[in-house]
Amino acid sequence: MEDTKLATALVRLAHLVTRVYAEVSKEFELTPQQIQLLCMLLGGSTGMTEMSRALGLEKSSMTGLVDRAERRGVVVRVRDQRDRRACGIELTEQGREIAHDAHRKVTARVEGLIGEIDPGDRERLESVLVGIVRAPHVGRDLPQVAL
Amino acid sequence: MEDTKLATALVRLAHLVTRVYAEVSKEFELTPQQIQLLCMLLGGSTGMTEMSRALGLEKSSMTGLVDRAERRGVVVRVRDQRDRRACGIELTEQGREIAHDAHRKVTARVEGLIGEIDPGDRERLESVLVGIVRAPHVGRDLPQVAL
DNA sequence: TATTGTTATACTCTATAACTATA
DNA sequence: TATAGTTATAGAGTATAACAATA
Repeated sequence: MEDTKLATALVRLAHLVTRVYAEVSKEFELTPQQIQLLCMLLGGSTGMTEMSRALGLEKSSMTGLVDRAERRGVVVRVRDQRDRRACGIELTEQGREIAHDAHRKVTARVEGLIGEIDPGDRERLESVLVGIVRAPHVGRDLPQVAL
Repeated sequence: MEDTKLATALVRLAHLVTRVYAEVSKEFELTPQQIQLLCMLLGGSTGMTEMSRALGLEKSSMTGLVDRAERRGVVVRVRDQRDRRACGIELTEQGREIAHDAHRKVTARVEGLIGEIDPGDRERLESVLVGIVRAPHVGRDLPQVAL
């Protein structure tokens, strides 16, 4: 019988973080997916195909997501002049602001969840978690700044 | 400027866990929400109102969720004889099996993500996470066994 | 032919508002 | 009146399959 307490705690944590993420998104009157999109674009503009790969979605799902984000004025499609099939998705000024604010709010609230811990423990945990998230078999498709 | 690296790592880890959850759900040809519903019911049957509170959904959303789960044969509505407005939601035999299997798979894969880490680190991580998840201001509405 | 992106369609999830039936 | 749950409706997210335009 192997130990699963840590795994269970992580799953619950994931549910919590998801709620935090959802709450913050709602404050901006956007969906969690749209906020994730914006945060990812903080890492630089990309095309539809690359974004769908990074987010683990079908291209057709990206089309709808970007459609709605564009309608809300937080991103724009910019036609690529060299490859006229492609387009780059870029943050509008408002989109960039929201992305930064949302990023700050989410991390601040998650920090609030963590609360007071020993500075030494904090450093250890940090390096352990970063190790997990960065493991090659794990982070392959994870966007840099998708929060 | 406060430190947010730990929070960021936790958020990314949460995204990873969410993906694991989604992958496992797909293997059972159910949605993550349906799997969560089943796992929660492992803690005992309840009515629609209590479930919607526990999952943070509107009652009307629960109706649809339970409708679809019932159609798939993993839960059943059982009319309450004492209060004929109410009904209890119960796992079918198949539903219970899936709930157990999914729970096992998710925790196993999350364990896999964690991989080999120093036993001391593991304990520290565990105690920090359990502290977060159990904090009174946090876990209020979290179901016992919602995984 | 291969790739980029869109359209058409269908299903799931979710919320709000109005409703039914029972307490 | 208050509570348990449903129905009606609308919008968002997602996938699959078929398609258009460009490379």
